[in-house]
Amino acid sequence: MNILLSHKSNKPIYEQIKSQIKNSILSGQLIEGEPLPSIRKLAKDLEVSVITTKRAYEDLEAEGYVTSLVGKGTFVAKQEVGKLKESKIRQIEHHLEIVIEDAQVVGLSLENLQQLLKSKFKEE
Amino acid sequence: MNILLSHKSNKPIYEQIKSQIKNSILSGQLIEGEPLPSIRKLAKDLEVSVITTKRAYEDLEAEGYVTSLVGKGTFVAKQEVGKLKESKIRQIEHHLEIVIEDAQVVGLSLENLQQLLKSKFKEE
DNA sequence: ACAGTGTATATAATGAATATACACAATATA
DNA sequence: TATATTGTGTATATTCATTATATACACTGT
Repeated sequence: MNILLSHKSNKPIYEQIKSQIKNSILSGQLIEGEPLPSIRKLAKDLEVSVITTKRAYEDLEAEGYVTSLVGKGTFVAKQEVGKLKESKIRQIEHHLEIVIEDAQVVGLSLENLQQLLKSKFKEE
Repeated sequence: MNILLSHKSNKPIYEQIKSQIKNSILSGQLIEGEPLPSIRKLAKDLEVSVITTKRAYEDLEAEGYVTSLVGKGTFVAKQEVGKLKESKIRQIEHHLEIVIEDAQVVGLSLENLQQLLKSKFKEE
C-alpha cells in the first residue's frame, strides 16, 4: 500500500484514500482477502486523523470493496472485478464527455483531441 | 445568457455560474463590453440568493473576465481571448491525463481510448 | 424621488477533519 | 488457565472552513 496525499488538492483526503485503494484493487495490486493497513497505522503514515482513514474504509465497505472486522482488521472483499471495471470505464467515458464539451467551446476538432491524447499517452 | 443549474451536482452553485459564463465568453457568445444580467435578475431567474450570483461575478472580476460598476452593471471585460483559450486547453490536457491514468488502471490501450473518444464525439 | 445597479456585514447550514473514549480480538506471559 | 497488553474497528461530540443566505447599505441614471 503506497498512498500519496496532496494537501493542496481540492479533493477531500478521504476521497483521495478511497480512489487510490480502489485503483489498487482494480489493477490487481491488492487481491481478495489481503489485509489493508489498519486505520491507525495508515493515519499515522499519512499524518492524518484516525477518523479520516476510518471514513475512507467505511465508504469502501459500503461500496463493497472491503470488509472490516472489529479487532482483526480490514480486508479486500471478494468481488467480481468485471463489475468494478465497468464502473471505472463509465467514469472514463464521463470524463471524455466533459473533455469533448470543453473542446467544442474552444474550437478543437476531433483530430485535435486525438492528437493531444496520443501525445499525452506517450508521455507516460 | 442561458445558465443551467444542477442542484444535485457536487459543484457549488457559484462555480457552475462562473464556468458557464467563462465558456460563453470563450465561445464568443458573449463579446467585449456586453452587459451581463444584473446579479438580482440572475438570482431571480436561477431561484438563488443575490449573494451567490454576486460571489460568481466577484470571482469572475478577480480573474479578469468581467468588470463591475456600481449602479451600472457588470460587463464583459476586454481581454485576449487567446490567453483564455490557452488556460482552457491546459484544463483539457489535465482531464486527458486523468483519463489516461484511469485507462492504465483498467487496462485500456491508446487505441481503445481513441475509439471511445471517436464514438463519444459523434454522439454530440 | 425612484427604480435600477453593485457592495458589505452578520448568520445559518453543510461537510470535512479532528480528539477522545469505547468495544472487541489476538497474543504474550505469569 | 487466567489476565494484562496491544492491536484492531466503532461511536460521540466538537472544531473549522465553505457554501449559501437575509438584510441593510451605497451609487447611477432617469
